[in-house]
Amino acid sequence: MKKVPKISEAEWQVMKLLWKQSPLTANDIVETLSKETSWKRETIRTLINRLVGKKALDFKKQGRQYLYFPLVDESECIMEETRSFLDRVHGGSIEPMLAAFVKSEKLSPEEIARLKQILDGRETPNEKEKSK
Amino acid sequence: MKKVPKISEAEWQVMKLLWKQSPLTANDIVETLSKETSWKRETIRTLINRLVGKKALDFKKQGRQYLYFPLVDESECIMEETRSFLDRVHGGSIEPMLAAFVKSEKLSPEEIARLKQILDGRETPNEKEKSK
DNA sequence: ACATATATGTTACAGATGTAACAATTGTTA
DNA sequence: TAACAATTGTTACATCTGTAACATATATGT
Repeated sequence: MKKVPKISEAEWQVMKLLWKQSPLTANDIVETLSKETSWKRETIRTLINRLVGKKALDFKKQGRQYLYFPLVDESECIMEETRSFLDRVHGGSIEPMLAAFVKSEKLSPEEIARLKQILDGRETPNEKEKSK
Repeated sequence: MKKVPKISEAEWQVMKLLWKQSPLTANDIVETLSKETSWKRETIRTLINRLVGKKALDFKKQGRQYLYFPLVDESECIMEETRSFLDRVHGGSIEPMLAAFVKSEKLSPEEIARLKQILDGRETPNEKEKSK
């Protein structure tokens, strides 16, 4: 199993974007993230470069520009983070996590229902009209 | 609402211990964590001191020794981490988190059942014979 | 009272992170 | 082709983290 690199908090936002759609130019990334964050263009470029250094991203040249794309799998990274999170905060088990969450955030009956469906292995069938 | 300080991965282990029982002397903490980790005594003391610096812990002198105890609430810290984790990894919502978890870790029917109970607000009544 | 053991305090140091500025290269336009 | 604009590359720097070593103060036994 390929070890996924450790992705920092800020870097996650870059990865999230690239996982949603790729490849993207640095400018695409800067433009999108500028709306969601207060990061300067150069900051975002640093994040991109670090991710390339970590082999989380790679790029191919397209003329003067670079097209960036993920090298690591989103699900894998998510599970890695999830494991680390559960170990650190909830003693490694998901139960206390869910219990804490249910207690502190008031979930609506609909949410509860969807979560139960997920537990049953039935993928949540929302996405009513898949917009695209 | 009191802002809880940011607790690092390693520091969490110290906090977990103090939340379980406190106050404890530095030595108590060192002794316990030495069993669970490979940290040197001095490393553990550094963690303790940093937590004091962050106002996550405080201590009262007891003769030559210090008795450490938490200043921040466990539930609050847990929710803080949980929020940060969900935001970073799962777009802020718990559903994809649970879905990813269910998919990747094979949960036993018993676990599923307990999770559902949790969702229903019924605290999981395990702890059969509290081994103490 | 002094040596010793034990507790706490101070300092270190490399790598990761957040947050950028400044420099170099190259395509484009007048 | 010279100047400019757009892209990428290099360097910076303060904090935070992981991981300790070394120094100092103090209780205790003799």
